[in-house]
Amino acid sequence: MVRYAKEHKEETRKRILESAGHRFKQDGLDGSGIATLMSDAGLTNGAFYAHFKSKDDLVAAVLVEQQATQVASFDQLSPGHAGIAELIGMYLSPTHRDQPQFGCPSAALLDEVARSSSDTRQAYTSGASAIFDAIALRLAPEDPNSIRTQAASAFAMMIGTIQLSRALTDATLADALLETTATNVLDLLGLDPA
Amino acid sequence: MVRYAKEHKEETRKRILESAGHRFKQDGLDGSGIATLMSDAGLTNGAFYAHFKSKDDLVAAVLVEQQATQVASFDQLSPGHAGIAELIGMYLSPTHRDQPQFGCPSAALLDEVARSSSDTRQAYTSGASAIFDAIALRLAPEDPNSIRTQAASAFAMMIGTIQLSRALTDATLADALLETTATNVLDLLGLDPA
DNA sequence: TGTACATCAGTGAACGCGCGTTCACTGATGTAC
DNA sequence: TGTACATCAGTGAACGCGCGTTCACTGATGTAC
Repeated sequence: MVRYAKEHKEETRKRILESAGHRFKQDGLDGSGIATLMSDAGLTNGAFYAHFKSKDDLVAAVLVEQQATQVASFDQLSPGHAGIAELIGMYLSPTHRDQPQFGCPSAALLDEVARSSSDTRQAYTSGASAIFDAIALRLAPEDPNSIRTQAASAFAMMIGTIQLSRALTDATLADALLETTATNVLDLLGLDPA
Repeated sequence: MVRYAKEHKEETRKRILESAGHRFKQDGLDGSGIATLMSDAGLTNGAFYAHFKSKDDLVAAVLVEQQATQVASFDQLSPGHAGIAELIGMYLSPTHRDQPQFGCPSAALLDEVARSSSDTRQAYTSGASAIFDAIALRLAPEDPNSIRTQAASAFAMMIGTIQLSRALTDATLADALLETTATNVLDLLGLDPA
């Protein structure tokens, strides 16, 4: 009855989500067309609608996938507070700034997300919540809710800093900005700049 | 010899810059077409190229104009540190968040600016520098350069916070985020949350 | 083992539309005499 | 004062192109017997 392995289509969908994530973060949501997105995944434009209802549907799915990947990557960090300091250092690094296609979807796309459909913003919000929770859990394992908004604020600060550092053509200022915000965020969260 | 008052064309250009500022901040750079931008200014598409070399040229000019307006608006604030506290309160207000078309161009467009041409990013950078300088001059009138990067960092934090607050569909969290970052930025700059 | 068949992921051409840009033209303007 | 004229800001149709989306079709797959 099953003509194809049941994983086949799901794997293709995952492949589209992955490559679309890179493309969106590099060229923007409006800047990435369906034909290009499908070509990135080794497919042609027509196959798109077998996997997604619309481009907006893809955007929402990509954001969820990207944010889930971010949350999962927290497991690679050192345990406890030290891991958060590592996260801040990596997030606010020149490497992250200079490679948006491999980086944080919020840093690359947040103002476009803010102009997106309600469905897309809702998908983004649940992914963002998971990120805030993951940060809060490390900062205050005994009472994460108390510090959730602080986690969101620290995340917002880092997003704005990467965006500004990417936009500035003054490399010296752009680099200094990353370091200054790193110090500031560590300070705000009560972490030693170890 | 002069058939039209010499101010006429310049006034039209200013009008285009103003309305394009609103439109860009509302619909994004990619999301705003030439025909719409000109119609907003009460003109037709063909007249565009009498005023600007290209859409990218308009974008750069709009960013410069918008940032100059921001710097000029600092004169409305109370003198000294108190004015900076006012600025932070207004910037991180629900009103600003909910009216992007009248608000900060960086909050509305920064990730699109980061993907724009080198010319546009250069124009953006000089406008941003003027903003950092204006903030630094109020924070440390005797030695503004010492605190310029701190000013840039605080500005980046506020940009990221507005963007995140605009994207989140959880209104309670979005509001709490604004207040938390306001407290944090006041704290970092050594200002009393008066 | 070999053939006919149902399935369905993916193809590729086509749809109407809006994009950024170009350009021949219009018509109001103020000047010249 | 009246008419011919040069100027030029703005018009609006057209250009090729890429957009998001639709759809009739292809062809590889694994099943049935």
